[in-house]
Amino acid sequence: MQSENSDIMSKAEQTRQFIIERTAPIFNKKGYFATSLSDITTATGLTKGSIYGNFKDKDDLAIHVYTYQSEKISEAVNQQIILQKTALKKLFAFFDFYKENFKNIAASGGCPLMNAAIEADDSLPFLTPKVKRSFALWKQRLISILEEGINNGEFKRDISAEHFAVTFMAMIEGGILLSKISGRAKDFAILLDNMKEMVNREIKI
Amino acid sequence: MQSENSDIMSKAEQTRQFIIERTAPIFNKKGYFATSLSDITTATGLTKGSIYGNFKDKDDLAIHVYTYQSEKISEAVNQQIILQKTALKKLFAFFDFYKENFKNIAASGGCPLMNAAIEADDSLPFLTPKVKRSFALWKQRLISILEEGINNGEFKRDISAEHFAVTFMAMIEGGILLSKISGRAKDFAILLDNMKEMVNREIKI
DNA sequence: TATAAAAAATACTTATTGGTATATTATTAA
DNA sequence: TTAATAATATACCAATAAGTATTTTTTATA
Repeated sequence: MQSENSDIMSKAEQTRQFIIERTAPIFNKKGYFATSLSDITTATGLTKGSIYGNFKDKDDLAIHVYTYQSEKISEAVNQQIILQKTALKKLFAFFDFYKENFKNIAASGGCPLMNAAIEADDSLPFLTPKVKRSFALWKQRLISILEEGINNGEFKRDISAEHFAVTFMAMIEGGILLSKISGRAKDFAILLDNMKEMVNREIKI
Repeated sequence: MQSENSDIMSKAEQTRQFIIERTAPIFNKKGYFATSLSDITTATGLTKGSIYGNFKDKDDLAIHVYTYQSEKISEAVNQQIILQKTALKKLFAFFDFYKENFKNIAASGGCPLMNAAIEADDSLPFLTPKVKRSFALWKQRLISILEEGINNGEFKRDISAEHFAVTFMAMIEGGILLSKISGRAKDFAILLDNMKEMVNREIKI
């Protein structure tokens, strides 16, 4: 993230970053399609000329906004996981990240990966590969943790790292979806509890 | 569903139903916002005058399309469940419905409930209550089956019907999401297998 | 600090949007 | 079969969309 190193950023880079950060929540809440250029100028206080001076077109901005959002989450999760020594603790740090950040995520329009996946899939082809990659990276990260746990004897040998990874991802995304639409944080908590139980069942005692 | 009883439908009712059925896949694929009136006239072969003669405005059509889609799924699932005698078989019929219809759902733009939930939540307030209700009804239906199973001794007494219902729903929706973006039907199959395992674990032998 | 270069603002264009008033055609019931 | 009615088509509107050419302002550097 370059936003904190404003010293070494040129004015242009600062403005680019500023536009991305200001429009990210709008894109995430309204969707890429429903977000208009005038939404963008209003949110930034800049004019169309300035926006188009910094980004080729709306699609170009949308790609940068998506990248910014997905990297932001990914880095925040990693930061929590990296602190932990065992695979089990890493997995729980992953769950806890969502537990602590759920309200925030819901308030800023939900999971950007899910939102983009839904919208990109059929009508934003330029975004689809990016979104696909985000999910693939997420899955790989989970698989690595699970395999680490299997190899060093924390988890039972017969579990499938891939199956667990896919299942956890689905439970997280599905949980966010349900919880957002019901307005009950408890729904997401139910999913987190369930995931923890699943992990506990696979631990070697 | 009235579309089969074209005899007892007036011309107007037939046209209304025709418009709804033709535009449903477009709304589901592109989203309500990205679907334009010209998409609608192209898909139906009708003119704007005819569309607006049958629906107050685009929102009104969107509501009817959503209702049509959610009822269609709901009725199709119910039809499978109702054939089964035991709670366990009902639950498996529910899973099997998604197993058999997954390709179809993915091809026609994904789960309409999920799509509408994402888009409605922040920018289509007129749809939100409808979507909320769909999920609430779905949850209640699952809870009823689970409670039936608990009460007649099929399932262990200590399980929470609500927790299972919410978890299954999240797994279904999350599974559809992941599977659609990865392009791998297997991802959804992983979720279904996992759900069946969860149920099997709660059976009284 | 003056000047070249870069960034931002202004003013504009064209296309498309949702929607409507009116004319035309098709349907229905007497 | 015809007259009243309902459904559809035509032709239009104002608003807004994304995007651009040009001018003005700001930034960086020599």
